[in-house]
Amino acid sequence: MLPAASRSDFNPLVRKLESILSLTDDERQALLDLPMQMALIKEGQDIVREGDRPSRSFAVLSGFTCTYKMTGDGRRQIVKFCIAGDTPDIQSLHLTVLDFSITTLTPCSIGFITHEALWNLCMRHPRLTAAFWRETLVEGAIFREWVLNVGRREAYPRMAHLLCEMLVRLRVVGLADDRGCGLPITQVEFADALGVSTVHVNRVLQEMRADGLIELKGDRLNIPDWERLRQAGDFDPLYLHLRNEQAVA
Amino acid sequence: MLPAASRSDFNPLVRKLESILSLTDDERQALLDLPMQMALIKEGQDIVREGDRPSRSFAVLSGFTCTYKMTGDGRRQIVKFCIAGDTPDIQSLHLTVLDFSITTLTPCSIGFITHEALWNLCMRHPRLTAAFWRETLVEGAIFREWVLNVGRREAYPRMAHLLCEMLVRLRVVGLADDRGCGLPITQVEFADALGVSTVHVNRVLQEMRADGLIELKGDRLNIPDWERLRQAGDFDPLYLHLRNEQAVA
DNA sequence: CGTTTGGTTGAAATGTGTCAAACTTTGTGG
DNA sequence: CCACAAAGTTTGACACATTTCAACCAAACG
Repeated sequence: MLPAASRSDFNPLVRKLESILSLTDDERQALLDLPMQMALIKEGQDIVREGDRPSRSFAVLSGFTCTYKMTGDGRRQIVKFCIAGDTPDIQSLHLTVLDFSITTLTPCSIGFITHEALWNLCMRHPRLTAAFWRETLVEGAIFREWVLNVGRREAYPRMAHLLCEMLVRLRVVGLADDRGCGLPITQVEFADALGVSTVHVNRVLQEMRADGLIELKGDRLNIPDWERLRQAGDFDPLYLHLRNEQAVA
Repeated sequence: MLPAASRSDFNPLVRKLESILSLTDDERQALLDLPMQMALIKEGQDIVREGDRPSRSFAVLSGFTCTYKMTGDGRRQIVKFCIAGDTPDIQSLHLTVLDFSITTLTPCSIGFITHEALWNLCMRHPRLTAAFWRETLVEGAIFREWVLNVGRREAYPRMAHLLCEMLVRLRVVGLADDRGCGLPITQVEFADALGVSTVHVNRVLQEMRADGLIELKGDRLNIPDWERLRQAGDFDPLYLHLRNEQAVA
């Protein structure tokens, strides 16, 4: 038996890629052979910062991180929540300067991979190149949906939509059960992701609780009635570009 | 002399790619040899629609188009303005179902390219694959900035930011002069892009005119004082990932 | 157990939306 | 070239979602 770290079912990166295409043994092995420098990073630490010119990218192996940007006067906008299997700064392979920062929302286990190793991998395995490209395209699709969500939905459905998205994404990587999921996101962070004030997030969450749409306490989100939440959030998972098998909810 | 349509300096697609990497003669020729089906599309026509499964992508050769999404109750959010050289649905090469629609804002000249031809091109020219990938990554960076813009800036700076972005992007493809640029975007379309109401767009534009930040009449935008507009919009072109030579303003 | 972090509350201020009407410009056909 | 229609812009009054501020409370933590 291989050590747990390299067993493909325990490697979130491999798991993620397998969810979008069937890897050959060769490709799977190439992924597992990627030289990864592991790091445990505590909560509230920036992993990379806007303006950085990284020579390596990283995969989130466990924990929650988020990608964010700041306005000139210091307001924060979270543009993505990153979970196990995500490679949120893989774009630095092509774009030298980062236009965003990434920070940890919980203690995280991170695997750094040099751009050199990634280039080699992509050279030898065009299908993996395609898979990584595809990943970045899905990421782009999510950004588009966020523009829609923030631009055209009021706070209540906006929050509902975000919760739907998080549940589905967590389910895909096996981090949700039939009741709900762990969701270590504070109200301040929800506010920064939805483009509203913390106070308003609080009021909206209370309303949603009162309406029986969610049970949210501490790091745990339960969803008693998926269909009603889905409708409240006007949520259609099309934009996540899941493969059919990855049943929604 | 080659016919105008295949002269590289008149082919917006080639021009765009040359702006991000130096093409070899071989690569340039491969691009010019791409079988493109030309079409003239009048204003206000959808080129593709959410849910479509296209077997070809297209390049905008002239005119303005925009990518948009709709909420369930029929509100529109424009997520991108597409100009000459853009290939706004190239993602359909990897993601079978479209999660957005694209419509024309002006009469447009469009060049359709089959996915098959694009695949062949990418197979033979890995650097072009990389260039297209890079393009989609920059697109993603723009979406992120839009999330920030819509989420964390008020209507006035939000509009200023959008105008800055449009001017810079148009300049890169040679569609701006030192006074400003042509900008065939109506107030309704601004509203749908910024996530505000038409009425409010109107008021904000009047304010900006009164402040001497812009001259906007019909399809023409002049910017008397770039630096002030830049500041008003909290605009930093980093996220556009221009090459240094593409001087900003 | 005190301290910190995150959550909750109320009242007042405000940015933005809505509605409905009028106005202006642009394009088109007679 | 005018007349008309269509498209786009402007206006005012009012409604309302959301912000701000400031305080307080609860839970988590060392």
